[in-house]
Amino acid sequence: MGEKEAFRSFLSTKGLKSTKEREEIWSEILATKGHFDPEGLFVGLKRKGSKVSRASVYRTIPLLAESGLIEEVEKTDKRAHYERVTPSAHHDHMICLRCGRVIEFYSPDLETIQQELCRKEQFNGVRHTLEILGYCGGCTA
Amino acid sequence: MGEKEAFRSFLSTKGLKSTKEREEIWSEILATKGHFDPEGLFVGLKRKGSKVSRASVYRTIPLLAESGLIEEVEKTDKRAHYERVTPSAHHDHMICLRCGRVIEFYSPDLETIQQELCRKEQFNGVRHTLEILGYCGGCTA
DNA sequence: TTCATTGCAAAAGCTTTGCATGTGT
DNA sequence: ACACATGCAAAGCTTTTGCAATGAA
Repeated sequence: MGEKEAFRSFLSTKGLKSTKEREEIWSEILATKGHFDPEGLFVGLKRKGSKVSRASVYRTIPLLAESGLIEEVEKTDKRAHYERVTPSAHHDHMICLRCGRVIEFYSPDLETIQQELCRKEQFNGVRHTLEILGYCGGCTA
Repeated sequence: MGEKEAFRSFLSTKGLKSTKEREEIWSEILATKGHFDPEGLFVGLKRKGSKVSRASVYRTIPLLAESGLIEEVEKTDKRAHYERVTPSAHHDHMICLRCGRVIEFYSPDLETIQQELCRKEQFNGVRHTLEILGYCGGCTA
């Protein structure tokens, strides 16, 4: 199932409607690589001539998050940041404190250990966020 | 060196002043267990008869963060959350999506693997945050 | 037709800041 | 004395919301 339909299907399941605005917002996200934030989406859409309002952007994001298609990544900054979820490619982040560069990585071992830890705490984990903060190669040199 | 002096020392090193307000705020944090947020600190101090202003609380927190005595933990909520840093007791969090309960845990294996990953990416990690979101025992049952 | 959705603008909520006053060093 | 710090209130920003109009099903 395409990503486009995935959202439509989610909406219809919840008895919600598929609208031009929601489609545009989701498309804008799909066309964005990496992280995004509400204001960025809004500006991007405006630039493309879209007439969506900030309110719709802010109202659509929670829906996408609820559907699992996007996920909140970090809030180090003032505004919330999200990224698209690609189930087969879960990854964590290393964030450079100097240049802001984000390195994505994935480690099966990390996942396994976490599952064990959850079991030990009788915690039913559904997702996680791991951010390693430090300095990237270029900024260390 | 006591935690109290640690902050004073940091301030003096930076050419900043040790004031009654800063002492009160840092003490309030030391007296708090677990996470805290700006508003909570302010209310707590007020209740104790302190005359610090919100502005001072907001101005002191970045200093403590810069000194490494506290660290930002999560911003899932609307307000920023922090926690005191106790170097010898680093830990990560499992956060219940239903009741908000926070389980702190620590895994040496997790730390080790992260170090390896950093080396592989030529990343000089200084700290990390791992949050596992899901449902705690009570909320799963 | 019906009820969700939209845009707008106002409201909210958290955090920051300008300024006059106060205070460590 | 000289910077730096404080409190207050105003300003800033991001996000949310009430309401009348609009639109999908």
